[in-house]
Amino acid sequence: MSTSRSTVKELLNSSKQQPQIRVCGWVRSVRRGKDIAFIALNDGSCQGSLQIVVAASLLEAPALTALGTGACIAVQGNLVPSPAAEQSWELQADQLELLGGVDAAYPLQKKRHSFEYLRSIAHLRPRANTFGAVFRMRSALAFAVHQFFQERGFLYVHTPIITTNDCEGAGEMFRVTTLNPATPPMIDGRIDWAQDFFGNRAGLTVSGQLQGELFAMAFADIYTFGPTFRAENSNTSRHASEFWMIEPEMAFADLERNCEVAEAFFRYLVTYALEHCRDDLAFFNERIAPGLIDRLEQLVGGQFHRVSYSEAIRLLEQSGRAFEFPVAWGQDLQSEHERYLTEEVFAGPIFVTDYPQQIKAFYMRRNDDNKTVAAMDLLVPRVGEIIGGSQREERLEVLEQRMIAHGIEPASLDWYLDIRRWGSCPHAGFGLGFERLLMYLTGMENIRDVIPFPRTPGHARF
RNA sequence: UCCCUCUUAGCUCAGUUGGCAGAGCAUCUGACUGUUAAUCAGAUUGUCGCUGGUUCGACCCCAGCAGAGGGAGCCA
Repeated sequence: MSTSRSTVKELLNSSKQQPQIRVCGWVRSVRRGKDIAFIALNDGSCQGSLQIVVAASLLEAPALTALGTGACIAVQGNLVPSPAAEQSWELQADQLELLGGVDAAYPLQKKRHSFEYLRSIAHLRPRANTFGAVFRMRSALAFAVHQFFQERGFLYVHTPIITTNDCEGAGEMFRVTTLNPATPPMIDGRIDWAQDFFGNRAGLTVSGQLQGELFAMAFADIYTFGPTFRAENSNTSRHASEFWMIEPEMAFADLERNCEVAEAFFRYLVTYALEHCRDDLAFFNERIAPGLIDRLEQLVGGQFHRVSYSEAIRLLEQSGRAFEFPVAWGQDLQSEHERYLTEEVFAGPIFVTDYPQQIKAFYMRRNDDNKTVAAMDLLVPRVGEIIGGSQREERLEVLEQRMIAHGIEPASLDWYLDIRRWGSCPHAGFGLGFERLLMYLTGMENIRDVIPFPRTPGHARF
């Protein structure tokens, strides 16, 4: 048998007959007739499967008894036009080799499984149609993220995974230590972190933003794209303990510029998906989220609305709606409020800007009203908050005041303050949750189903 | 962490106002000259989540525990 391999995608898109083609993949279904059998073969290269046509007698070999749904095979034969309506090409096989057989215990069947069940077999679920589509789109969109920023001259910076900042204000950190948990060194009745590996309390990053700002003060436009860790005990369909985040940071940019870039970025990613992931989107549109493609096309052609936090509060107060949580200026917007705004009032993506300073992080730039900060959240229907960002406080004295007001010791972030001390400038940035983007693009409703091997409280198997 | 719901065959799910445990799919056997998650006929498949309680009798009612899902908070 030949050693070169054609992919199913190449063959399904072939423009001509091809003799003696070799193709390898996993069996989706076997349909046996008296004289002839059909095998649907998928190799992950695309949504579709290649129809293998094989003489029934060829399958009767003893070595092929374990050929069923899930088996891995290599096939050689001629690619010819298919006489049937469902596909234009099929492979007339003359050699078939079983690389890895299956037995009756194979958990994936040629039928629909629940996502909950598939999560319990996360090592096998990439072979399911839905997850093939999810992870092909995840790969494509990761590439699109880099392409957007590289086309615009942004520098890709790898910010650290391990950090000793204990005050980023973005959530609980996972502790990183080499101390023996049974007998840690003690000082004054508390653990002596000075004796730990890094000479300080260390943890996994909850955001690359602070280091991103440092690089923006040298390269002007930068972005990060990497894993992020939150040790929050969050049990929702849109939170994970380990997720991927994209965080651009731009010198010489204000909140307005920040929103412009965020909007262009989001539009670019949706457009990229529509142009490059057509087959997988068609699958989601048909099987997972009817109307998905229409919604994505409307978003690309439609408007991103802007509304200040204060205006949002007014809209909510005037809505006449009985919300579970009361609406009051100074209180953070609840999920039900955000959903009402993005799904009903504007029926599309909206930026909510200029939040009260007491409900936002210390590094967000204080507005001239001395009450609000130059923050922005991008809310989208069905997913909610997908981007959060702000113009950063570039004034040293104001930043120190805000840190103290937030209970953060300025000396603990002296390096962060230094860039305000020397050569400071206005700058802004935001964070996009990559998985939330994928949820929006695919219509998948649980973040655990757009991450290859999800980590959530109590779950780090696989 | 809080609130609600769920847990029955390998998978998806019915079910009994407390009285012999059910279907479809999968699997196996057979039929079928080109199928499309093929179709048709037959067969196999159970710790009814776990522990205890009530009862002549519990899959069903009660309590505790475990796991899962949805919602909330935190946020991306």
